[in-house]
Amino acid sequence: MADKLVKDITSMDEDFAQWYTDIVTRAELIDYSSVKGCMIIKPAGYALWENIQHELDRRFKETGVENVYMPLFIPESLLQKEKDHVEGFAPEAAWVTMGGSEPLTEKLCVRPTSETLFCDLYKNIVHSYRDLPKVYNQWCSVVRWEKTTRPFLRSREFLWQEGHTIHATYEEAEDRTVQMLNVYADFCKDVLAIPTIRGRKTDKEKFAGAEATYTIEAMMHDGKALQSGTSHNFGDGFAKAFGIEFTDKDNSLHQPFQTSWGLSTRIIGAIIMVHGDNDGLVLPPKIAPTQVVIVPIQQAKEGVLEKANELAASLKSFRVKVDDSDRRPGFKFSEQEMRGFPLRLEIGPKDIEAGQCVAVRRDTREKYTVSLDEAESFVSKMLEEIHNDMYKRAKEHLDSCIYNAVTYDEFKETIEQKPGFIRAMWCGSVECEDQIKADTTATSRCMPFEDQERISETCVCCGKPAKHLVYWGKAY
RNA sequence: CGGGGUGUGGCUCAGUUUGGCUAGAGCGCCUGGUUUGGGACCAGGAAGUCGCAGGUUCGAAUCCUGUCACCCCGACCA
Repeated sequence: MADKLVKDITSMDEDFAQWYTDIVTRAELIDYSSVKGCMIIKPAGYALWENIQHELDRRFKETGVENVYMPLFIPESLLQKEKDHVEGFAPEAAWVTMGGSEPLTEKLCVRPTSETLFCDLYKNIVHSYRDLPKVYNQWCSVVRWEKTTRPFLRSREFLWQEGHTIHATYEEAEDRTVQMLNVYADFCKDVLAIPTIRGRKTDKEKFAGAEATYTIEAMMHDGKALQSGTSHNFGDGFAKAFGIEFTDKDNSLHQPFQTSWGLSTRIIGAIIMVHGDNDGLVLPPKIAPTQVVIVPIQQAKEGVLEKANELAASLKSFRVKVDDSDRRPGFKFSEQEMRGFPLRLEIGPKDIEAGQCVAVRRDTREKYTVSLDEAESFVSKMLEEIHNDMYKRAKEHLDSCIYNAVTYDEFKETIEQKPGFIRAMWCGSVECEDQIKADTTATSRCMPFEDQERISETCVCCGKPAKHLVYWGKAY
């Protein structure tokens, strides 16, 4: 292994969990706060989230989504209307019981998700087929009182968006559910350079109250899965529980159909664990807060800083920063690499004389000599190339860590020895899922949309006739 | 919630076994100077109620009791 350029960061092969924590804090994405599980998102981390928001929000609106904002509190009585839903969320609900010094007559749940609030709204505003569909989304934070917490991956308060839609027909709701899952998958590929596997969750893993949950599963560098976005089809279950009805064209009453879909700051954990290396973060160019950092060499010399600033000005169409801090170049290089800036341009007296600069890409550390006249087109091409190469490497890693298992022995041996996903047939029973989890700690990740081939006729666990191909794996 | 571990300047830790004098080191930070193409060097400086609360003792970072927080493993986590 090459020498680590950055001390202070634990090697990922040595201790992946510690590596993750080191990166998150050293790259100044977050700080821990005085409340366990609640993180302070610092400028470098929040800028990432803002860029994610911009990109996703634009894509949402292209499909007709409108943004709203719902209250932070859910009255207990409202939360309890859908039985599966309340059972799913009760263990991690946080409650407000006092207003000032007076106990509240009804305690208020700090939203863990807002299905019930949207249902309450839709009950009031949906009466006619003319009122449908409603395609709403909100950007907010939610609270889930987790016992084990980790920055971005599982925090007690986290930022996300939650879309909630309501439709006249089941087909329309189903289309929307799949459509939004595809928005997530495309976003991960085209913006974050993260390949994902799209599929359907088993009943055991699906959302509390949903008829079907669709997911995109990404693979981290250590072979573990991260559920990176979900989309739920509720059928008319919530509508029935909340008494939402509309009059259709034929003058008869119907229950409408609903969906919800969400993507959270957890995705930042995926960016770190898919692309990062032993020197720190590697940010996908499209969401990197700084895409190009310019390092003046011998900046005290006449004309160097001016030239660096000129170069920055010629690259206005990108997010550019000139690092004119009072540090030595070597320090800046390491620091910037740790922070994951995709491209670095070095410019010093020798370069200025030759009318050029030196470019170094973060992902491969390859160096290029670039004429100052062509800097803009070079940067444009290079950022594109970095994105493509990052996706390609992540895809190769994903593909190379997927195994098939036909027998249970094969399955157990693979899980134990090879990090990654296992494709195996499943009978459809929760007993087998529980058994597999108990034996291996692996869980069903999804029943994939793409490659539902029958690799055998029997369930990998119980040997009964198989119904589905399932991706299994250890997950965050 | 069960098992294990750790709490000492901003960070990483030494010191605790066997109580004792003014609590140390490295990194970081600040000032001045020399430097600057892969984490510079010299000189000086600031910064700690030893997690918290009781107790034992002439004397506690060190021993005892309680408590809190964090980390790891498990359980749990749509």
